[in-house]
Amino acid sequence: MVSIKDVARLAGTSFKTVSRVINDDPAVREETRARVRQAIEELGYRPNSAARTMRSQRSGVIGFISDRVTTQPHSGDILRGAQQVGDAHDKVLMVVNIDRDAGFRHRQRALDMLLERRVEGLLYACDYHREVELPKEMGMVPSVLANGFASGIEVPTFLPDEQRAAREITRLLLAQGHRCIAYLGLNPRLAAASLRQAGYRQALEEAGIAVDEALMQPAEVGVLDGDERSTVEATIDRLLTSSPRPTAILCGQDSTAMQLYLALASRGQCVGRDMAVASFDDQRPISIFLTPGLTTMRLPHLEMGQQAMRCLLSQEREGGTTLVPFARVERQSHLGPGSPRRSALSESAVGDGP
Amino acid sequence: MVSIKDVARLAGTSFKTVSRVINDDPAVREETRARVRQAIEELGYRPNSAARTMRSQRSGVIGFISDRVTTQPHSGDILRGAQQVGDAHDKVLMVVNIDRDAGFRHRQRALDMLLERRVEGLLYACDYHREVELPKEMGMVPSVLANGFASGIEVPTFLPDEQRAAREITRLLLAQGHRCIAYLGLNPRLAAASLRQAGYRQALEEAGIAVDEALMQPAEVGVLDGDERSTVEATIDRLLTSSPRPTAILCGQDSTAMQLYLALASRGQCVGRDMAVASFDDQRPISIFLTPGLTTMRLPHLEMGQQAMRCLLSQEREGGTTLVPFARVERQSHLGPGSPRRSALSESAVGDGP
DNA sequence: CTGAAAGCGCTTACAG
DNA sequence: CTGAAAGCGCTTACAG
Repeated sequence: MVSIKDVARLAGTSFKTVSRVINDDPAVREETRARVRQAIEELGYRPNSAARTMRSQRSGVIGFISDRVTTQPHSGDILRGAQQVGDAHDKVLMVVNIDRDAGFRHRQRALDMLLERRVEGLLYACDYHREVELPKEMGMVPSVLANGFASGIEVPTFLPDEQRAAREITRLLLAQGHRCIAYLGLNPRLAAASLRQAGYRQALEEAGIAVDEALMQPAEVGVLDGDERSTVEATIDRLLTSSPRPTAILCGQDSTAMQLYLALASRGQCVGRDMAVASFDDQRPISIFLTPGLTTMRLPHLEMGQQAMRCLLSQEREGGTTLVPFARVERQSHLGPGSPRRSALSESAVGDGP
Repeated sequence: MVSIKDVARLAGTSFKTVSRVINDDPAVREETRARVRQAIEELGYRPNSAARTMRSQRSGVIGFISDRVTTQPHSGDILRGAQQVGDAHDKVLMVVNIDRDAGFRHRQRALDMLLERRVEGLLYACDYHREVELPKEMGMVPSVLANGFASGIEVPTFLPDEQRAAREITRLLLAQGHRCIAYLGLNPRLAAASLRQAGYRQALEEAGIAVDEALMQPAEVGVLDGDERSTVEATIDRLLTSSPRPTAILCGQDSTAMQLYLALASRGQCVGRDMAVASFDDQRPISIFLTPGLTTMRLPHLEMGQQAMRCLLSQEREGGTTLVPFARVERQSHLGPGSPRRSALSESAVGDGP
């Protein structure tokens, strides 16, 4: 491999001057600089980052601890967001998987490796909103947590603002003129379940509408466990025959909405005409390929990744939990019986938030 | 930071002996080893990988170049697979994004960084099966390509075996007794489109069934372009009224199957009873949450990642293209009118392949 | 089985 | 504006 000394020899300077050029030190004559640049080009020289790291004591590496973020669709966007911000700060990500089923040995080795690489920070990312047990190593270097919450170590935490999202989407349905809105909830084991339900309740109460417990149907099964089936089929008939009959149904997640479309279709009902439907997550391709397109609250994976990384790289990493807003994605499904063809709230997305 | 010398001092040996212990050199007396181990423990010493890299000239880092693999659902499994194999070989992945919309400067900087880190190899992974233009840097270190094919540089390439998958799933439908099987194709711009269609044709021909062009419906639009809609609604009626009427429909991908379920339901037809359906990709949660569960060929993302990485780390990296088999995932949708309740081909998955 | 010397490729701190 | 010296924390190659 060609080193700084080879470049110096060719450029006819000391190797220290080459170092200055590499590091954009202004204290080099323009002519010298040009000669060095040319020599670098000619030799195809590339600085050795291991040497720089050793001498400068800064690795430029951030450890990204992935708890299944590449498995769960879309949560990989946390990585994307972190990467975007890292790039802008000349930091690179070293990614390791710490899956719950990966075994303790594996987990420990991955962390050891990160620390031996002298990472300047650690970002722990979860596949979905849930409680996690953070590795003790996160107490040893600057650390942040995205899409999960921890009880042991205290680190800045970035979570999707479930309740606000639920309130917003419910208000959208209310603004369409719906007064009787059912809610097909999530598996109660999920952290998002109670928060989304709370937002739904809140919006109804603010609108002066009494919450009808009969319209809050039992949570589905099977979100976490592979092949189990959910219960839309079992509850849809109860909903359609209840009185007053709901004109809109809010689903806890897009896959539930998909099942609902199907259940309605097989009963001769058409979403967006006979029944308004809205949901959470914006899981593509479901939300796009459903007809009509599904109106849903997009999970802010990208934004959580960006904000967590920004926090990690900033000097004053203040602790506490930051709730990151969802983006509202309006397609056609929220239009329903007797509602105007256009939304009263006309902005189509919330944006990136604070 | 505590160094090898601090450990040596505490253990009462030379720092060279500490180095031996770290590297599991057998030529150390057991008692000495124990003393050193204890000192390491006490001081919380961790070897500095930058120093090791510099002296040994081996970084232990593999560069993972991601072309949107975290965006497209499930293709992130390529990363997972690569990571599993890397872990087993004590290699760590440095992940960079080279998205097509990320700009040349960005792309170049990411590659520079990887080379400055002295990566021992490069793995380029695509979000979906397509042609890519490989960065020239991939000619400078050992490199492999997963889920895409390149024309410029020649590197070992790992691709999903689309045609074989199509042949297999079509044969499954034939084994169910179906003689009239329609095919709802992919967007012809996709590399998988013609390969899957060829496999479908091949299986029919092998079964002595003439391919009815009318049953190969126009490819859908919208696979690549966000909000465009596909054409299932436009073609389904033609299919249902054609004579002979198909008893099974093979879909180019799971999202098409989802639309088909919906179109059939709204026409009073029930998948798995009135019509058999099968598909490709195994995109969760679609394939799981559809009722009945979707029988589909799972894309071998994980396996491509594993095999590409294995190839990269092996000594004799023979070139050429390796076709990685899909896994057959049998659920209930392929059962159809008049078919036996159990598959004639009874193995439920193909396995990991060669 | 153990150790003293040299050096990997840079940056730091100091001189000129 | 430029350079000579020292040293980051290890491993390599050689001795004993």
